[in-house]
Amino acid sequence: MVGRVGADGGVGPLSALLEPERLAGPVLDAARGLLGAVLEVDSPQGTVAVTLSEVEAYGGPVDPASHAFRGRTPRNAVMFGPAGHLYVYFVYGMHWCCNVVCGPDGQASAVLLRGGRVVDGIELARSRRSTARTDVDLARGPARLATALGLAAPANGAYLLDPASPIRLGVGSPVADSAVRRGPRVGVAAAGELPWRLWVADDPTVSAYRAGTRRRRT
DNA sequence: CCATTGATCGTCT
DNA sequence: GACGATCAATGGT
Repeated sequence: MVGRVGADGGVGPLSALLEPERLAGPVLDAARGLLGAVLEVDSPQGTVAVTLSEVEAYGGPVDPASHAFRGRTPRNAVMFGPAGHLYVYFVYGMHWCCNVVCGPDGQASAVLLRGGRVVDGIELARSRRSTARTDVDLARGPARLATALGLAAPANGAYLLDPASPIRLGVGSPVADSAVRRGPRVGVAAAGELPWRLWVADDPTVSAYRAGTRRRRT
């Protein structure tokens, strides 16, 4: 059941958007609740925090684009665990991407964190993202967001819902339903028609859309 | 602004 | 052995 996302008045109290039981529910509802949330990461060099402006839902056995679609492997094991943990994976031989694990324990789903605005530790974020031309580019795109926050393999599996955790989620600035937009996921070929990408309208930290590439013919 | 392309390697078939 | 939930550089309009 997926209905309530983006429907006017349908999301319930804003304070409940990031409750653990919400993350454990339908993945699109969890994704909706993550918009406007703050992800804050401590490191020896300092703390960087990002307000999330763009996310994508990936849901278990019904979603052919999900890393968990073909069952559990060493890489996607965290997705099969309880909600509220970080799933970090390596792509294209050089980039890291971060997800928040959602859904009930044993039913793998996750929300990819695709974009956000750096709201704390901006100097540290700039030093990690030296090629960024402007501050809105610091965490605009999933691999950029991971880099700005200093997240890579060691962060895989981290628990996010404890305020004392070095990697933690906070409620941040909840986004009104009227500002939520939906569309197809970026760069996804399988199930490309599913509008499981959610973003904040008119936010410059939302990444550019790119259609999924179909397999080229031989 | 837009389109194209090389980089680079873990993961799964 | 092929491909990917990407990025940055390049070159054109």
